[in-house]
Amino acid sequence: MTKAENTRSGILRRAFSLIYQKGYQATSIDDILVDSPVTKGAFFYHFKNKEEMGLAMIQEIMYPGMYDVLVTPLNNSTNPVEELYLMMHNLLLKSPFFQVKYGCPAVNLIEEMAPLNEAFKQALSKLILQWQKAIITNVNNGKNTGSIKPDVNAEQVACFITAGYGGVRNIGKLLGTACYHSYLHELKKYLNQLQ
Amino acid sequence: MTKAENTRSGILRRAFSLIYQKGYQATSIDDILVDSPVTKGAFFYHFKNKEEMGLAMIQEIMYPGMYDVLVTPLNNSTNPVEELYLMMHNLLLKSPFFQVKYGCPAVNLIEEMAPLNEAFKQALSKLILQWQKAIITNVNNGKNTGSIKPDVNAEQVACFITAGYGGVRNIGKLLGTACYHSYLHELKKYLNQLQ
DNA sequence: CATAAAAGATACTACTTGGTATGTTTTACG
DNA sequence: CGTAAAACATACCAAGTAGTATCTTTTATG
Repeated sequence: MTKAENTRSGILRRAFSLIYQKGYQATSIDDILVDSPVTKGAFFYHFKNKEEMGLAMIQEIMYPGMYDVLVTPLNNSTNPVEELYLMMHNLLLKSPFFQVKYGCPAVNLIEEMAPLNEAFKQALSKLILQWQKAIITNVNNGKNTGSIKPDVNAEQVACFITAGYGGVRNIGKLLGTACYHSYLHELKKYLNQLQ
Repeated sequence: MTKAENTRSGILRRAFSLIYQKGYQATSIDDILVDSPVTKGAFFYHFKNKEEMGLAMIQEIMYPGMYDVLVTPLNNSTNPVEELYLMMHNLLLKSPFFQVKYGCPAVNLIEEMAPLNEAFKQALSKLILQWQKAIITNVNNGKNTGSIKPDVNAEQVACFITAGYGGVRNIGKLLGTACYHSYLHELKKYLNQLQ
């Protein structure tokens, strides 16, 4: 990685961390640059404006991160229902970067920016559609191998699961990890009923 | 209602509408007052600062609204499972004020403010705990009358349902009403499994 | 009506924000 | 090495922000 690439990705990583904790609009460019070797000149050399930086952050930080944690594990699974539960379990309880009080970076950004900015909305849509697609494939695998009932609608299941995730990240901000465990418990019941 | 009470609640109602669409931090006091007969002097006569106005908005606008739509209908119900589904159905599809692209005011505010402001977090916790309490009572009614299985954990169910709601409001911002219907379909399956 | 307090209006300030203008340094490459 | 472009640094600005100081009007009450 060249020095220039390094400053660019440094900006994005730091922006990601701050935006995760404070929100996109509440995180100023100065916030991103303070206590950092990078200056405003470098920032605006690499990004036309704050919006382009935000979109780059989604594509270069959030999208790959999501793909590794959510899509890859689902693709090569033997037991679909078990794998879906594990995905959620690991996502909620085993992601070292995530903090309960700050929720999920993607959910936060959707909540804040989807209604305000069409470009953000498009970029974030791709993100969760990719996740839903992986779940759909997984469910259809289960239907093909007979471990999931044939009348199950994979698209609806994917929507239900991704929605539940976003919601529990939201409530977790208020009630802490306890509701993660409640959610997982009921999710298991829901998933079993698909079998 | 006296004239003063009217200006006060006028500020709160207008703040609620704008904050619903733009977020709390992105809504300036000037935004709230522009195209309105109320001036800044009146605003700061009625509220010590923006934070107190926001807290008053939660208590005087959001809390009563939530109570009417979510708690009251659940309290006097004959068929708990059916009532829970109807609550969600009406909430998602029959609330005239809500718009898919803007989600739910309470969910939005939790997402944005819970990690940033302890007073907001407390006020919003009361809000959703009240809702969860109503669901718990409802489920326990069902357990007592035999329409819900005795091994069902009411607290967990409440958590699961409220989480699902918040999440589908989030995803709805990206994917529109289609996912509301998907969610409702799967929610019904989940609820039936409690019987 | 008188008057004190409540309610509201106006003008201002200190500070933050995204962005720019203009400079200097570093790097790639013939 | 020389030089042009890439990469970065510094100083600044116009717009917007929450909040204040100070004044005027309205309202309730004896």
